[in-house]
Order: sequence, then structure tokens, then C-alpha cells
Amino acid sequence: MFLHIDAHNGLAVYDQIVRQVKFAVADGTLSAGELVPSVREMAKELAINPNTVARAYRQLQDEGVLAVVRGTGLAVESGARRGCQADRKRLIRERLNDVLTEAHLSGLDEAQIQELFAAELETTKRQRGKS
Amino acid sequence: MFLHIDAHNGLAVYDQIVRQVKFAVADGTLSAGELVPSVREMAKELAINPNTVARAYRQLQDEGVLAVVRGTGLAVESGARRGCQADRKRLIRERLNDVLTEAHLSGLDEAQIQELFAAELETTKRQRGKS
DNA sequence: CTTACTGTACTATCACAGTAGTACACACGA
DNA sequence: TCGTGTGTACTACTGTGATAGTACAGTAAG
Repeated sequence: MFLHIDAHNGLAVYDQIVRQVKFAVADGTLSAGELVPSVREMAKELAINPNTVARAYRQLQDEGVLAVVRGTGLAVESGARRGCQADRKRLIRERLNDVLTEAHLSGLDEAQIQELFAAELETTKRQRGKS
Repeated sequence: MFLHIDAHNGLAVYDQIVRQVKFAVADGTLSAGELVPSVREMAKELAINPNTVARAYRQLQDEGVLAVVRGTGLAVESGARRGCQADRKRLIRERLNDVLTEAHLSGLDEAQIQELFAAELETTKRQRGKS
């Protein structure tokens, strides 16, 4: 269970956890019934506070992604994958829309925007390849 | 001077002002020597607090975009346009990189990402057309 | 039963963004 | 000169994100 937390990207830490757990479920990295790392273990791994992880986990319960197995931990709900796949597309699309709206309002024309997109897509591909 | 402030897009209000003033300078909407709306006027127009506008203006001074004309207001610096054009591309590129990185890490493949990009580009184009 | 682990709850503290209100020095124009 | 508008500075307050530490009920395994 490797999450990538970036304290400087505008998103709250607990929100990054929520999103990435959903992405893992959508992707199949986390299967139905599988246990998620405990609050304390995840907090230690990410070098953050257990309360922050607990907050993310509680939200994931509220959204039906995780469920308590009493005394054992939190497990992925059986029917969660479909919803997470829908959420994944929606979450990415929302952020993409924000950036593109700002790009348009900044006065960049469509050709310049597409050029930036192509360049950054290559950059992130290379970053992903290296990691 | 029409700025679009969105309280729900993660960016701080003062940061949105900084970015959009830079964009206006880069675009030529604000020319060198032109006066920017006063702190109180801008605050009234955007229905926010004057202190928030003042904070944005101070940062724009620190970055050499605006300069004080004592007793009169803040004016665009003569050589600011080139720097703002560079900033514009950099700011958009940074946000684009964040989204694309998240998209990659979420498990979406390149084809899906390009599909989302094309769809959202159309959406924002329509939104811009209507406004 | 005991130990160790689980999630959960609670208080306190800190930093930051934003709001609210006030005060001051300066410059322009009547 | 006087009034108005300019940026700037300051304190106080609220809400949120995050940290820190403690405590508790439940469960699995020894």
C-alpha cells in the first residue's frame, strides 16, 4: 500500500488519502474484502498524524468504500469498485476542468493549451517511468 | 476589470487575484502604466474583504508586477508583461502537471486521459462561449 | 485471562486563510 | 485649506487542516 502524499499541491492530506484509496479500489490494487493498513501503520508510513488518517478512513466509510471489521480493521466493501471507478473519472475530470477553465480565462488559445497538455503528458509519463 | 473568483477551487482567494492580474498583464488587458482598481473598489466588486485584495496587491508588488503611485493607486510596471507571460505558462503548466500526475497514479491509461482532456476542453470551450 | 492490536472519541494547540474594523500618512482636486 | 481617496498597518475573531496526546470498547491470539 504505497500512497504518494504531497503537502504542497493544494489538496488536504486527508483528501489525498481518500482519493488514492478510491483509485486503488478502482484499479483493483485493493480488492473487495481486503484489509486496508491500520490507522497507526498508515500514519507511520506516511509520516503524518494518525488522526489525519482516521479522518480519511471515516470519510471512506461514510461513502461506502470501507467497512469496519470489529477488532480487526477496515476492509474494502464488496460493491465498492464500480462506484470508485466512477468517482475516479469524476475526480480527475473536475480537476482537469478547473485547470482548463483557468487556461482559457488566462488568454491562452486552444493551440497553446494543447501544446502545454502534450508537453506535460510526456513529462508525467517520463516521471512515471522513472519511479 | 472582471475577475472570476471561485471560493471552491482549492486556490486561496488572494492567490486567484494574483494569478488573474498576471494573466491580464500577460494578455495585454492591463497595459503598462495602467491603474489597477483600488483595494476597496476591487473588494466591493468581488464581495470580499479589502485586506484580501491588499494582500494580493502586496504580493504583486513584491514580484514587480505593480508599483505604487503615491496617493493615487497601483500601476502596472513597464517591464512586467514579459515576466507575466512566462509566469502564465508556468502556472498553468504546474497545475496541469499535478492533474496529469494524479491521473497516471490513479491507474488511468494514456488513452483514457486524452479522452478526458478532449471532452473537458470542449466543455470549457462551450462554457467560455456562453459567458 | 492477558496482551496487543483494532477503530473511535476527546481535548488542546498551532498555522493559515479570510473577515471585520480601525487608524494613519500621503496625494489629488475643489 | 479641506475633504476624499489612495495604500498600509494593526488587532481581533472565525473556520479549517493538521498535529499531539490520552483514553476507551471491542476482538484476535497467546
